[in-house]
Amino acid sequence: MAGSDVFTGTLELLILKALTWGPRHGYGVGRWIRETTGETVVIQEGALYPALHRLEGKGFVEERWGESETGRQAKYYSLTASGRAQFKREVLRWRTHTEAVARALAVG
Amino acid sequence: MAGSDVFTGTLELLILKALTWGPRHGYGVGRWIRETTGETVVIQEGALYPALHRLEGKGFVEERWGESETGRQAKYYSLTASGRAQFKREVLRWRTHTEAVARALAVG
DNA sequence: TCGTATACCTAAGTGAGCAAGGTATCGTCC
DNA sequence: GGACGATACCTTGCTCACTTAGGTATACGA
Repeated sequence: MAGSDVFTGTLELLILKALTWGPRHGYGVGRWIRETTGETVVIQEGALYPALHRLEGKGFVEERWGESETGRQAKYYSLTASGRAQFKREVLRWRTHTEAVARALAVG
Repeated sequence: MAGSDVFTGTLELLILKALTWGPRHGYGVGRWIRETTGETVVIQEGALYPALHRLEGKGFVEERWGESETGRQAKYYSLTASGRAQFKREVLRWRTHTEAVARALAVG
């Protein structure tokens, strides 16, 4: 199934969230998501990198080469102003949707 | 975007839920979802009917022709035992996932 | 030097949902 | 009588996020 790990559409939300507290490189974003969700959400690299490039294409993130904690070259992503706005929209959309589903599940 | 209305994978959960309190015809399932989510989740028919057929193919629902409230022929779907078990699994999966995302969003 | 973790990437395939059509019946309103 | 909206079912073609399954390269510890 498309979206067995992630409900499709959640990934970009999580990436944007991961970047709200400063730049991170792609690998770090993946690790952050895995760790903060307690291994519940594990992003495959084949989903992660295309998603980052998508977000960059839409102007929501910017990339810059830098040096990682381990002394390696890594591509750091940071939120743009437009990305911050998008993040807020996505959070709202997520909340609205999950609350609606929760209401439906609570019926009866 | 695929899943602008629904986060992919939520639809089957909602359909199964709609059937937990007795048989319903397809059109009624769509209406039930729209109404109980307060118009937030609106299922396109091009998503609804294929999803019902999918669920039937997996043995989670059974269909039977009957007469609707308006006196028309309609195809009634009801949960099978396997469908009830699947519903429980889907609810668990949904809760686990949404709680994990909520945790991530709450960071910081 | 061999494995593991880090760090990046892509191509091909899957499959759910979207867009946009179609058929038919029934009741209502003009 | 005829038009229209709601009910009730369906399909085909498209898009695109995610999966699967590869690939490259560096750093470090055993």
